[in-house]
Amino acid sequence: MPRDDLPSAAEGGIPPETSDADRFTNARAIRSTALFEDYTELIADLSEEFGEARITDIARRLGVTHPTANKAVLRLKREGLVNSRPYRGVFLTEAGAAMARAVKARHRLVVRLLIAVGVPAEAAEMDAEGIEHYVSETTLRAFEAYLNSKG
Amino acid sequence: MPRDDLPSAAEGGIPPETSDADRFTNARAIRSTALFEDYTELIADLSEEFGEARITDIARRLGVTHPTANKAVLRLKREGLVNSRPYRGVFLTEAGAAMARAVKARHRLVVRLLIAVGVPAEAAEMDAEGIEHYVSETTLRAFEAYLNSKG
DNA sequence: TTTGAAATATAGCACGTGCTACATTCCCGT
DNA sequence: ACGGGAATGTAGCACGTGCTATATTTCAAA
Repeated sequence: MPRDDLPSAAEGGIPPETSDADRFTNARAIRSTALFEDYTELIADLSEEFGEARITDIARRLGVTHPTANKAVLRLKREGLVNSRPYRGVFLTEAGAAMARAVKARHRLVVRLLIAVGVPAEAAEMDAEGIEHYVSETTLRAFEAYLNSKG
Repeated sequence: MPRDDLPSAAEGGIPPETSDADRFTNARAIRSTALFEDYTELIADLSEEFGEARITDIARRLGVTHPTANKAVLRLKREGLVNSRPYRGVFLTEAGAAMARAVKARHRLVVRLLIAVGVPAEAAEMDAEGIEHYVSETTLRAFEAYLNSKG
């Protein structure tokens, strides 16, 4: 039983479980950007509706308290996704607007795909809110192709 | 899903954007259980392969350090999903095993669905790792029906 | 039986993401 | 012009989830 330098499990396990770790690491990375995506999309919506995004409105739509929304906006600001001045509204930067556009397009596509395979509209909307963040470019293009092929 | 009426935010409207908040609140709740699901599924796999799940193996497969895995296991224990004694392996309780079975079944179904709509197998595996946690029972049944209808 | 390397546990740091409580600022109605 | 309620900001707590560094325990080879 030749022992390679792969220190696998209790006994002489073998496997290249590197890929497993990669998948989980990928999922964790996405989890940390999901919040940014939700905020930029929402700020874009509010800006379109009211001309600006107020902290209170952001908080209410997300179902969190204002301090939570405020802290998140500070982080968005640090990341260069929004501009804001104290006691004023929040506005997307170019980078933020670009993210919002991509997120919105992806969201719509995911909902359409779910409905196309028979998911009820309400469940599709609900589930898409979480699913969308994890849909890669490759998968997105596959969704597009599938939807196009259905006339 | 058509929006009801316009939330007059800056004004004193009492708009029903409750549904938005509900979706986000739902997504946040799921996010907090996703880690438990990943761990129980992995512990089930390792138990099957080696007869027990060791902290080191859990950590390596998830791509985290041992202390991180150890802390997580303590939380799983507190939630009644696993049993463990210091310096010994980790074992699923009945509740944990049930969760693992459900998670595994759901994972397979999501991957099959993605592949069925044309997503390359590799991307399907990668994306499913994140997507699966957000797929509701309703959507799951729709996936099943869709796959069955394809012969 | 002893011992040293690997496995496991623990301490402590950083930061995210939620909260409540309280301070400050804005702005509308009087 | 100004007073008060709503909006916004800030402080501080809790806990999750990652890390590094350091103890402790286990187990198998010497």
